[in-house]
Amino acid sequence: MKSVTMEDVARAAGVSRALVSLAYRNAPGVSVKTRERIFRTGRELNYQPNRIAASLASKSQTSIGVFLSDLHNDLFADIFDGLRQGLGDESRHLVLAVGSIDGQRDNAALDTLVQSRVDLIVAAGLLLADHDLATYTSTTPLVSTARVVPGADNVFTNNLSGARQATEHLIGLGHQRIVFLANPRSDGYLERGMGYRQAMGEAGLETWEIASSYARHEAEADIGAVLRSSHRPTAVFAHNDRSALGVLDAARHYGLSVPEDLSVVGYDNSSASRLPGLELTTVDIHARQLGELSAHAALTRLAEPTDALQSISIDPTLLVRGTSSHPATGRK
Amino acid sequence: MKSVTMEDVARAAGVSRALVSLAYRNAPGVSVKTRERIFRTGRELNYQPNRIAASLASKSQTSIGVFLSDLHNDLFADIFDGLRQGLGDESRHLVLAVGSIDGQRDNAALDTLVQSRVDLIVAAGLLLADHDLATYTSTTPLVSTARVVPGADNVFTNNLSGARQATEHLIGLGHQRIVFLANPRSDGYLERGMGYRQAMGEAGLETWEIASSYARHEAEADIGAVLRSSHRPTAVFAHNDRSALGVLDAARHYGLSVPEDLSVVGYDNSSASRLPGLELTTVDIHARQLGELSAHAALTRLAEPTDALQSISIDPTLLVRGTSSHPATGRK
DNA sequence: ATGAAAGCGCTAACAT
DNA sequence: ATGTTAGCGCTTTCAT
Repeated sequence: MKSVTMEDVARAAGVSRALVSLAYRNAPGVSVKTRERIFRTGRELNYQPNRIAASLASKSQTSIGVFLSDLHNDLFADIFDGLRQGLGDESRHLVLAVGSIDGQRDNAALDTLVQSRVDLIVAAGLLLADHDLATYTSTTPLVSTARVVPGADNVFTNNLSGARQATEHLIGLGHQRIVFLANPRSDGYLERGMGYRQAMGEAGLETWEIASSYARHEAEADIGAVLRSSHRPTAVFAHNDRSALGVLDAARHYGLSVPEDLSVVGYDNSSASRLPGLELTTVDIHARQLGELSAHAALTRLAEPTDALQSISIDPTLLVRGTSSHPATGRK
Repeated sequence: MKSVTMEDVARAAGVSRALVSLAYRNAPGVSVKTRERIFRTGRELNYQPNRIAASLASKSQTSIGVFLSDLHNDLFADIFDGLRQGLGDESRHLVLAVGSIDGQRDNAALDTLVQSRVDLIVAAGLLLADHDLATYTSTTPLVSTARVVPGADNVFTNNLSGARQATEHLIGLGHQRIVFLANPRSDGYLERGMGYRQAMGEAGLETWEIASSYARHEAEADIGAVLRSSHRPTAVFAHNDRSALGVLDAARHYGLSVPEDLSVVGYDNSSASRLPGLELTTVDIHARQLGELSAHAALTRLAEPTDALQSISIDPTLLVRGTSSHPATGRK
């Protein structure tokens, strides 16, 4: 499959390569007539410009690398949509790399981006430690979203506030034994736990944290252990919607009704929170907006490489839906 | 951000570029001592090989393009996982491109892959018409999965069989007014409807098809219209799990219990089918396996470019879960 | 408006 | 085992 080169088109159209190059980039300096002829022959030959060669020759300002942590969480699909939109759609070439739920692939994914010499990386949901990220930020400008990374432009929702809102909501409802089903401890994701602890502390309640992972079935197992005890919690605040689903699974397994016997609050407002007939009370991190703002941050950084790093934070919104109510009574 | 080149490493290590190149590709012909020295200085300089330059210089056998239709449907995340695994993980460079739920971006996405001169494209869930795909198959080898494309290697589940199984399941339960909530008509996705019609025909039942889209809320609206009528269907077979969710939404909206008043069957066995407390009866297309088989097909094609096109089909599995039962009585 | 020529950072064939 | 050299298909001055 020998592909058609710019040279082929140039020869067929009877012009130089330079003109074909200009034409295909919509650059000025090509007469209308010539431009048309070039496109016509290009189409006849089914010519597709070679991006590889193009980016080698032109040193940069052409591609943006996008890292998405986990395709199974459609939070990242929302962020991606916002990003695409904010970038003005067609414009730039996006080079994608995807990690995995446990963060094991983050390094490899970022490496491919660097090796593809993207001009900038927009990363959503990085799980790597701040320290491991330093190598990248020193090489390629990084815009991190949904996670704060030192040395990068950051776009995120205020997790401290979100966790406080969620916890205070449960406290306000009258709950006292409120478990926080925590995400794995890693740099940049500590604030949800902090918000929970602050709210509990201020209300004079004892904290009760259970470590868990990002996987639904592990959340189910982790919370299940305490749900069957007589002194079980009356409410669970899960670090994200997916693990909240695991909590709901466990509740069913032990015959507890939600929200009558157990209130459950999630986090993210991903599509997982909207089940037919059972809508999860959750905290909206405004994922799509995060994507859009990341796009703007990226564009700004590209335009002004030496500007000071910026940090854009937006406020989360508590969405009270069907899985939270007064303890015992079941009243909302 | 001037990046470190192979030349820099060569100079610093006191060798030629060729040796550095060989070393980084783990090619034979470099003494152990030299290789070590090269890597050491490479690490010191924080050198990352330039993939762009590498693939320009070496014509091919290095990268595989991956097209995913829609990040919001985690069916594609499953396929992607299987693909990665089947490809042997680290080995090849994957270039990703993502479409959109309505297929509008399919062309642009495929174009970027071609322009990145990938050696082969693995596409999951293409929505483009057969005709529009011809341009691509003539340029780059294509392995299509979850969709049959003429001129490509195909890996898919037998949709005719899956739809028959689903429909026969409902008929066997005693349903007569069974609606098929259809996907948008497009090449390569006609067999689910066919399977439904065959099964209905053989049972002497009248078909009742309602056109819909891939979006949950549209499915809700489309089916909602008939759910409030007195002569409403007793069962709905939705073309995929996401639209089945829309059907469940509509059922709730009109106060119908599932499965007592309405049986619902989905398709795909995506994570959307597993709600806490309400597990969708669905047809498992074995998405992950689809991905793995696509990987093998891709590797085979790359190894034997002139072999005849292959078509690999696997059998779907009906998963009877909680949303289907006898009509009216509610018995399973 | 158009063309000629020098790279971009690698790989690959050929020398040594 | 190691070095030299010629491209890969473009973009980008610089001429004309």
